[in-house]
Amino acid sequence: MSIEAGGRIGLRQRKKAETRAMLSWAAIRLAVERGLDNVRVEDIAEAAGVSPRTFNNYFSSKGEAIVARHLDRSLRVVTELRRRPASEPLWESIVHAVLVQLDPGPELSGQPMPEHQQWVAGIRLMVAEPAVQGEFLRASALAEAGIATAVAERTGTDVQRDLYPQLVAAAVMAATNVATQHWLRADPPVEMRPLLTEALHQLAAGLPTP
Amino acid sequence: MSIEAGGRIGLRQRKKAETRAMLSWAAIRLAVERGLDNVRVEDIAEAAGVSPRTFNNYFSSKGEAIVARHLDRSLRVVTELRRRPASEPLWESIVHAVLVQLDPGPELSGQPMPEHQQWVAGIRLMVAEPAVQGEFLRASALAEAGIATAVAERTGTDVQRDLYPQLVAAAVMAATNVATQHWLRADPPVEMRPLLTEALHQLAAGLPTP
DNA sequence: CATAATTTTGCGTGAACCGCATATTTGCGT
DNA sequence: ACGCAAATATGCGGTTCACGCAAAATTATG
Repeated sequence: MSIEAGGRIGLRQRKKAETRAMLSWAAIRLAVERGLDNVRVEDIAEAAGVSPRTFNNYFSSKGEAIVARHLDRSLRVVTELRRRPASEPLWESIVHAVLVQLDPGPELSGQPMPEHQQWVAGIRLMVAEPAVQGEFLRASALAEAGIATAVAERTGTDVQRDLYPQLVAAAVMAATNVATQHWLRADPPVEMRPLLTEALHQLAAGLPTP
Repeated sequence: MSIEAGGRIGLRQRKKAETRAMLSWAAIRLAVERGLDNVRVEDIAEAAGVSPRTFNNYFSSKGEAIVARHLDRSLRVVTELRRRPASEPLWESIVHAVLVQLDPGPELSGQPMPEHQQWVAGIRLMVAEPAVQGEFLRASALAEAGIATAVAERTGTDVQRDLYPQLVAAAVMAATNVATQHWLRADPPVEMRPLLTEALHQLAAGLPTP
């Protein structure tokens, strides 16, 4: 076991992230297929090949499991924002960071269509089912806090004292959520990217009366 | 029973609203006093003088009960917004509607200090305890939807098709939440009103880099 | 290879949530 | 004022959760 395979650190960490993803994905898939109430924790655990007790070691509720994937994606915005050069105008960095998140993550490059459809159905579930909605919004709030910190570092403001960084973060999440809602509702379907850019620009422009 | 006391319609509706308020208030008070996990549904029901089963007729979870008061207050913003004259500039109406919500509601004009303190502690609880956070954010989302509809009616836009009304609504809630967070955190304490006005103005102005 | 650290698992407990049937209360017409 | 219909409150029972705890299994380290 001395010769390392791939990961710089721990096979442990990797396995943990894997089962976490497995569980979240299983939760989404099953909930989409048969409806949230017809899925027991036991089912999710079984589908992920793990004991029911272990499920609760990773997530403290079904909702948390379902939202986990969304949370991970939302948090990528923060790391992406930190990656942008400090010389770049702030709002430009934000737009970039948010749009990158639209690209399919490294987890989902294989089967394009069927999995993508289920992911969309999953999002729809998250905003529809009351039991999941709360967790969904909590995930957004967590990402928002991260964005606020990043913005504060970047602009030399103070998250504790100044309104500015949190307002920016809140505005970003607001734009994201509004765009998502419209995208889910649109019939015929529309592209997410222009919707999101439009929403961000409108907020940055200060919402002039149309 | 022919001589009516006060309410135009139904004593039934009144009693219902009363027990609802009783339950919510009891839930907040108990949770603040002994911590959320040390409060059973049974305790809340008893404190409100109803059966445990009845609690679940009103709320489907402890969190929902705790947040109910906050929800009612948030929804008042919508009705207040509708009350403003259509001739008034939109953003001005919004600022008014939001600020009115800061005045103590009709439910809380008696004991000023001790109850107010507990209300503050209640809000702090709502944003701190994970189990309540979700419900808290859901309440905000519900109010946000109401605001969006009102804004759409007012500006002749379409909630389904246009981004504008939802963006405005989301911005309003964003400002409210950010202001609330800072207000809760501020030491020494600060006035809520100027904080909120400032947040709303910054968002309306389009978040220029400071 | 042995030992320590971390993770998984099984079991038991208390509580939550809800469907259903029943009792109680309220509104309304006469 | 009285009785009937509708709405609401209650009691009971069943299912599922969520989690603490201790033992087994897995992984890292020297």
